[in-house]
Amino acid sequence: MKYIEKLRNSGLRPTKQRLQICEVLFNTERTFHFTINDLERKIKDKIDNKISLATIYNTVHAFEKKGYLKQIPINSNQIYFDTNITDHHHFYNLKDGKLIDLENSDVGPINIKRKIDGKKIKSIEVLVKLED
Amino acid sequence: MKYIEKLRNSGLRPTKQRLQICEVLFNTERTFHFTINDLERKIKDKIDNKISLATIYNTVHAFEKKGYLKQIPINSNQIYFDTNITDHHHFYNLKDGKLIDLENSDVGPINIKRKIDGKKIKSIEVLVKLED
DNA sequence: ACAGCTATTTAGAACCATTATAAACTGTAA
DNA sequence: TTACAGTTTATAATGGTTCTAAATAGCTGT
Repeated sequence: MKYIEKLRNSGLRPTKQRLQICEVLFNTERTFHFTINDLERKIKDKIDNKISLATIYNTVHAFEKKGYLKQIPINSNQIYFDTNITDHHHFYNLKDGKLIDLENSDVGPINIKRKIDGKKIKSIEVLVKLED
Repeated sequence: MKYIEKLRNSGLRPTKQRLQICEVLFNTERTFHFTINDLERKIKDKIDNKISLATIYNTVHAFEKKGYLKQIPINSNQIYFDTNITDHHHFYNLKDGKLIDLENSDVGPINIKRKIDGKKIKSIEVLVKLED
């Protein structure tokens, strides 16, 4: 299994549930955005056994902490995650709530002129809201 | 009262509760960020009567819809609002969860090169996460 | 292969911010 | 002042997320 080493190297035991969630999240042609609810449905569709909702939450948080997933900063009643962990931004379609990736090259370089003492920039995330 | 006309002009009846919330939100030297919980405490401190939590929610949403408040796009268990409705961005201190305004002039112009058919850009919001 | 230990999974309960409800109240226009 | 739509209110309901504690599974040393 291709994800066993990845998990072990992160200090996560490669359990059956985690490996199955890896398949759903990472064994795809394209990266994608999802909520826990979306992921729960995808898992139900793809695998025959059941994975508890608590495990899905635990795993997603573990993967996020290890840097295999990113949260998308957006106000919604649910948290949106992204399997695309490269540096990039998002369009947010206000009409239907859909997110679209904006590659870093689609956005000119962002120059933050102000500095905060003793702090360094961890990430810069741009949300571009779209309307009709 | 200075807020009566403002409310009437927006089609909102200038009720006692709304006027008092206006005082707390807008009769200040500086703009600020708040959650509903923060606002509830501020109101308790500043006025002697009680305003129902439901009214605080209703009013904040009404003001947001009218453009007197903005939500700050950030993942948190609570929604953050901003009384600064000018075009600007935010630093987000991961250590303590505090937000700091970044004036538009503190950020170089942002050039979104990609277009989405039939959509126009409503806003561009940048969140700069800070770590030690 | 087994024992023993810790990490993980699980169902269900708990939590808590937010929204819905429906009855009482209030601003406003005639 | 009346009538009506808009507001406020306490409280219940909702729903995403986290907690709990018991059962299970991966791992290490023997």
